[in-house]
Amino acid sequence: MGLEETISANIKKAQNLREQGIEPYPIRTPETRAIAEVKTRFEENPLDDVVGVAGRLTGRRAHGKVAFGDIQDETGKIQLFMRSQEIGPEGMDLFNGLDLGDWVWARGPVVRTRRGEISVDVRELVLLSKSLRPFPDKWKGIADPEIRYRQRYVDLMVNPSVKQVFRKRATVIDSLRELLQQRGFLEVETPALQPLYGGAAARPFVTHHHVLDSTLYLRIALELHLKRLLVGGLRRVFEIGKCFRNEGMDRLHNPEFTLLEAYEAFSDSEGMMSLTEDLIRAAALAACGRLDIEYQGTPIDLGAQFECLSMIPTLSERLSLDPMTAPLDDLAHACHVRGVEEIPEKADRTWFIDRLFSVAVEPELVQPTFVTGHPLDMSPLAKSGEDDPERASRFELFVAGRELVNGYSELNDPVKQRERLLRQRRNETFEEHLVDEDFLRALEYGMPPAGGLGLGVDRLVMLLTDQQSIQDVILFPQMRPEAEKAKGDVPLVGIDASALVPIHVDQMRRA
RNA sequence: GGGGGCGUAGCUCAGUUGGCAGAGCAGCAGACUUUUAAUCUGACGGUCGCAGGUUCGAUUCCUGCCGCCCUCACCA
Repeated sequence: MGLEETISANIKKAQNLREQGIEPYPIRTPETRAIAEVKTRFEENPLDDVVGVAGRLTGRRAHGKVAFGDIQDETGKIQLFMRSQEIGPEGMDLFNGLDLGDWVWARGPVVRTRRGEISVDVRELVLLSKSLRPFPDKWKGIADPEIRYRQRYVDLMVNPSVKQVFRKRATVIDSLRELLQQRGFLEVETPALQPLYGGAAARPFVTHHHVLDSTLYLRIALELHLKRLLVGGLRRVFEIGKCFRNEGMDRLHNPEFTLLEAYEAFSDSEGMMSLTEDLIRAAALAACGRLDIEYQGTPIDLGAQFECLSMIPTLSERLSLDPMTAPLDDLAHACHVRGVEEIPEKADRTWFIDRLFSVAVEPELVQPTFVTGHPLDMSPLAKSGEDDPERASRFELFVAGRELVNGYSELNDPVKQRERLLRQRRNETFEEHLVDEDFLRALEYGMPPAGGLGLGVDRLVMLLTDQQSIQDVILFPQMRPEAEKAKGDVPLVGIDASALVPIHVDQMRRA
């Protein structure tokens, strides 16, 4: 039977049940216990406990007058033991008419079958929700990454490890939030829709507000609003939120991603480095229960003192030339040697340093490593360092060859800030990037000296769940829209299309 | 955007050096009173991603397109 036939056959099954007085999509679920809890309780104390459980049917083994089924809820799986003598022929018929994927509720004493499987000896069976689509292969599950990402619900129902990843994701975020709150950071929410974007160099998503008749952008970073709050007198603030960058997608980049940014008045880059270590360790302990973890087969020790490298001397040593003084031709040559094919017209010293560092040094920063002392014009929102005015008081944390955290002593001199933003603006290649005058106005009221950090939450989750693609830690990663005639899609089977009244766009808007 | 790989039944995958399209699971019909990837019997299920081209004949070869994955580029 093909897909369409299967679906219409299942719609018919549901109709038949209705005719027999069985509602295939009832409102109420009788009292239900978590499957994992039922099993552990039985193991501790195998009383003849009668329980109600609810879950999705994931397996069925029928033997005539006896049958077995597996149901699965979020906590685990338990076997249903169906006996004609207990539940009657109608009960057996109902059970045998179920499809894998159906949600059911069952009640009965918990028992152990002859083969030792903890089971519910079913005395009452209720269909909770009829599934119309065929259930994926019970043994192999879903392997096609396209289905896994586009139809995460299917991935989740058959691939148990996926659920684990997203549980850990929640644990990681909880632990970050908890630690910051313990330290007196106030969690805030700032606008995601903004008339101006800033705080990073990235191309924004652009949208339009009808009533205001104005262009709005989705934020590319949280920074500029959080700093306004420091101006307002909030001493410690943080936000965990989605940011949006209209750039390429790959295993480390999704157009929308989750950023944690935290700002602390009277702190600085060094204070933020220490906070970074604490955050990473708290998250690791919460998610993995340990600090010595493994990522893609490589042991990573988050417990040891994080190494600290100065960007320019490290690069200089690696290239055997001083990137701050060497002729640009030499830097271009170094790029070619390392397989960097294209060098843009606009490439200046900063570009070369950034690029060379990322190809020559970053991949080797496997153990947690702070990189400090970035060139100042790579860091327009950071203060310059005390020793060298051309270097920023800034750090980036790399783990497993990737940037995880970026932080600095926040620039609070409004005059310098304006200068640096204007200089930055001249370098912009894409659209006109307006300077955020309100941000500068805020600084002009006086922002206390402060440290700030930004942490890529998705990447941290990747590290702690040992996933190699950002798509594996985002429930619904961005994909190209499905074609009109989508894979596995079928027309409205079993539905009288004439009953569907078209709705006007105007009406939808009002709704 | 460049390069590489992949796309076959609802799912997981074989296969065709160009000649009637295959399996397991699921689904359908039946048998079965302790199974757990149950077993057994039977029938069904395909626009071989889409569109062109070459050919007596294309799922197979060629071109273009679509989608996914990898990689490079872009990306503070």
